[in-house]
Amino acid sequence: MAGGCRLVVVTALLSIGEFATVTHLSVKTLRHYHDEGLLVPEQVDPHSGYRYYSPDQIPTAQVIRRFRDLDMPVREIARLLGTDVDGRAGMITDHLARLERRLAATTEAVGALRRLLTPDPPRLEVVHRREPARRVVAVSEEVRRADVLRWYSGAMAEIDAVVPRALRTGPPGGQYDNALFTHGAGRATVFVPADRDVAEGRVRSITLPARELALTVHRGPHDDIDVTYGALGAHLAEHALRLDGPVHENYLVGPRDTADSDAWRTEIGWPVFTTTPG
Amino acid sequence: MAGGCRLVVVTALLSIGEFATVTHLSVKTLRHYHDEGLLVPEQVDPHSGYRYYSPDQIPTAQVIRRFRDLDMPVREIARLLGTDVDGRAGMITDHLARLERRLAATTEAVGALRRLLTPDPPRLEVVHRREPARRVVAVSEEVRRADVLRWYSGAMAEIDAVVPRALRTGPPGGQYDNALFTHGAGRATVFVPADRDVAEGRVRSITLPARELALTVHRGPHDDIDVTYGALGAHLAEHALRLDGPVHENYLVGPRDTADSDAWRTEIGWPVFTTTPG
DNA sequence: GCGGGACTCTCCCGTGGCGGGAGGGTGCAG
DNA sequence: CTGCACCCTCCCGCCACGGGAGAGTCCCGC
Repeated sequence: MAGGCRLVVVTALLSIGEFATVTHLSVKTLRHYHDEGLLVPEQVDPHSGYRYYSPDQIPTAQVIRRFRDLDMPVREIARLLGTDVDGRAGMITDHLARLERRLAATTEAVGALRRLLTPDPPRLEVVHRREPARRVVAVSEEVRRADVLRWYSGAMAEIDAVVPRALRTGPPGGQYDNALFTHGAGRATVFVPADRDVAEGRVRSITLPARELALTVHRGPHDDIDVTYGALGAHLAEHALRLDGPVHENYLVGPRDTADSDAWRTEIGWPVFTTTPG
Repeated sequence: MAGGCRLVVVTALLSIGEFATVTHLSVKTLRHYHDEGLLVPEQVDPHSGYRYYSPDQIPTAQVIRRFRDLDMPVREIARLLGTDVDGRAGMITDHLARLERRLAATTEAVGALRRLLTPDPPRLEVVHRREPARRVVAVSEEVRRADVLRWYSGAMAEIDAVVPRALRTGPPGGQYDNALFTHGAGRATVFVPADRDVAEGRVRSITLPARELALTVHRGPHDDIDVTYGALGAHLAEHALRLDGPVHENYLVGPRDTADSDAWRTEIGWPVFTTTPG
């Protein structure tokens, strides 16, 4: 506290290197944040282009660093800092929710990997069945693969609100365009079978056409469903059957029926070209 | 099970689209994995370039999908699949450990953010002190910023093994090149003060030169240390002091002394140009 | 045998958040 | 004034794909 400094300059500015040193953000990073408008230096020398930061910007830089540590995208942080305090809380909550979802996904992936690497489950049985045309209450939209799970929840909730359980003539189901898998986006349809004419919000009554299906039943959580898909696909390939149209799923036993994911049963039906007359 | 299929072809191959459909990997992804050598189609038509996959490759694709779900890099998966079973377990363990570290880092970041957004801690006190030259036992290397923490553990463990506690003349410390922060890589030195001549492995006795330091003490976990750095930096900027050389840290109370991270004390000293004679 | 539509191919560019490096200007101390 | 550390602006690379253009291929039905 004893004096001894040259001069007390009220608005001493820091060069980019000094600012990098005190904030622990690299020079490259600071220039990037300037380009992105996330952290604009208080002064920029119009002649040399040198950036000069105010000590007052240090706390902002620290907040930015914290959010980047949490993998929040730079543009989102910029929006965050440009929002009033009320909005911020919501954005932070949203981001933490995303992190939680990512964590859950990782945990699931670990479990799925462990199950995959443990001894093989029994071979699946495949049956062929002609599915007749059905009247269903459905939501159908173009979706992206990464969004399917959340989209499903929303759509099914909407259907639930419209069609009471008593009126249903079977378990819920879904149809998924092949393009969803081959191109990462395509049409998805979820439905419950019901003899009812409905048109509310996204919910519509439609008639699913009759199809020839190769069917099997997946047992257990949906994280492993691709294994059954693969086994079914291998079966079809070995029998030289060709796929024809979107895959069908019927949720015979699902999360709404029991919390025990090992008890879940999902019927997977793949339309195949009819190769035998009648 | 009743017949009716056209023909049973023993080695029916799948086009890339069919393979994408049954494995839930996109066509783009499959082509990428082919380019990277991760999943090479069983046959490639030399004329048309069409890729054809065997049903036997479906399980491999599923394993790959699982590892990608866990964010394992493509090249690492390729190495994994090219390694014998013994090596695999180790690689998987390593990767899971990485995931765990990432999770821990996220948890810490959430805590650090929360602390940063809660009411301000009391202003820090900065004192100036002339640090005399010191004889220390040290490890000094060029490191990258992201590796500093792990490098520190290893280096300090090596020092611990060489210098018994009884011989030490003070708490452990470290020096970190400014380039570590400005450029993400630079020289780091960790040491314990001790009057001893040592040269074992990476451990060497060296003499730290005398320096004029602006000092403050950081209280609490190291995740928040950048806040104190920022405050110290702001202090220096406001007093128009210029930085001179690598920053010093002295671990007065650290994780080896108590598990209560709130009790930790880290002295941070920044060399400044001597501005007063004597 | 000939459409035509669905499928597939190979580029090439874009993403996000920087790091590396080239080539050249600036600021400051001795 | 000279040297050197610092700073500038490009531009490219990373990683795991997605998007899209432009061209070739497959196969079914007629």
